[in-house]
Amino acid sequence: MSGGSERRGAGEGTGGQADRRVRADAQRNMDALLRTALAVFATSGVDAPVREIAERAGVGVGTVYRHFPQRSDLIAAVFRREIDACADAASLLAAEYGPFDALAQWMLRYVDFVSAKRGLAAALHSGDPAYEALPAYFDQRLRPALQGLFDAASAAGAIRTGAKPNELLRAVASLCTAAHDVGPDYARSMIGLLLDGLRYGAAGSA
Amino acid sequence: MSGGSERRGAGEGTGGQADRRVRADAQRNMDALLRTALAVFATSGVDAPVREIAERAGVGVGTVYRHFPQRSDLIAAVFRREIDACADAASLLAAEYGPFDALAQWMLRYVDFVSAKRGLAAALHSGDPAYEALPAYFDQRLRPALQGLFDAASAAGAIRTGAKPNELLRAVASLCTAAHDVGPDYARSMIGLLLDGLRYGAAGSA
DNA sequence: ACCTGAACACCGTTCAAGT
DNA sequence: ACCTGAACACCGTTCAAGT
Repeated sequence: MSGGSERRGAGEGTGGQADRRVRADAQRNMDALLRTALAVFATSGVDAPVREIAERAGVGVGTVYRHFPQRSDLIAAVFRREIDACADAASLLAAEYGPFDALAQWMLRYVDFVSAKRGLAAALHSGDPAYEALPAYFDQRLRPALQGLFDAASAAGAIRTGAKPNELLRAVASLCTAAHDVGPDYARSMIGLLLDGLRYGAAGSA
Repeated sequence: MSGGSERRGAGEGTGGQADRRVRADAQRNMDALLRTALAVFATSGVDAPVREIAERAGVGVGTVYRHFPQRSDLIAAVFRREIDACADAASLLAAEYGPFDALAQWMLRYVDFVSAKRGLAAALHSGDPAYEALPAYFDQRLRPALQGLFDAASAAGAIRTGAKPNELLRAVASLCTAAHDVGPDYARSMIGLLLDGLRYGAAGSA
């Protein structure tokens, strides 16, 4: 449910609470680094110099390379974090809103995610091995998230059943990339149509 | 019909045959540069160092930057050249083959073009102004080329009419990008299906 | 006119030295 | 254990000097 894959070595004999593997400052650096990188990538693009990110995060470049041996590893880590945040938003929204609204809100959240990550998406096709596992991770985290919202909404009778989450994710993603050429808000209005189409009472046959 | 837009200054009073604007060695350098760049991009990708291209072409880096103020200008020029070559192939094939076969051959030629230029296609979305005019040029040259083959084929009764060239170009392009993930030859076999669908006698309704 | 290549600025990455 | 930042290698781009 929470963020995800913190590395814990397997096979620990020394049980107990003094099990913290990373020093507090290291953890703090790591967090600052990822947060700063996200912000810098958003403003300057993914080609922003590592030095600039390190400086703004208040760490030395060496620290960046300690955590992320390659530039692309940092980019991939930021991307994973955003996937996590988007997936986690599903349960938060499900707790706050009714079944249909939670679904609708999450779709908008997903649109923001995809739109903001266009630069990264381009990097995905670069062949860099650092990005290899990302598509699978994307699926692994986002599909169940949407599936949960779907199940809740159709159990409540708010939408008709049978919609495939991964198809919808892909469709929205391609709408968003097309939207960049057309104009803003285009994607959002298309999502509105999609949601109306899912809703019970709409004339849906094909 | 031929390659394209060699720059000729407007307004020449000094008529005559001694009108050559570029020195012979400059022209030779230019050609070598574009040919070499094409080859280097194909093997090492579009991120290949300018120095390497200059060296292999037998010119100084300064010469590269004289012709192409930015790295991206060189890439764009290579791309334009390939568009020209692909467009020009249409009339060549039309002269050599019958109407339907010329169309079929050209589609394969176009598949090669799109497949080989995947790296460049990714660069197109980078926002670099050097690439701004390329999509329009793509359309301007390739659409008439395919339209000519279409017209000839449907005049000969070989295909049914009404197919939109630009739609077909886009469809094939997206097939090719998808093909990269699936495997080679996938695009070619899909093109085969498309052509069969165009052919008269096939059961086509939807 | 056009070409060359040393020189400059900048960026990814490493590693000896610190705490 | 983890951090720092000078140092190295490399790449885009410029420009004084050549022909």
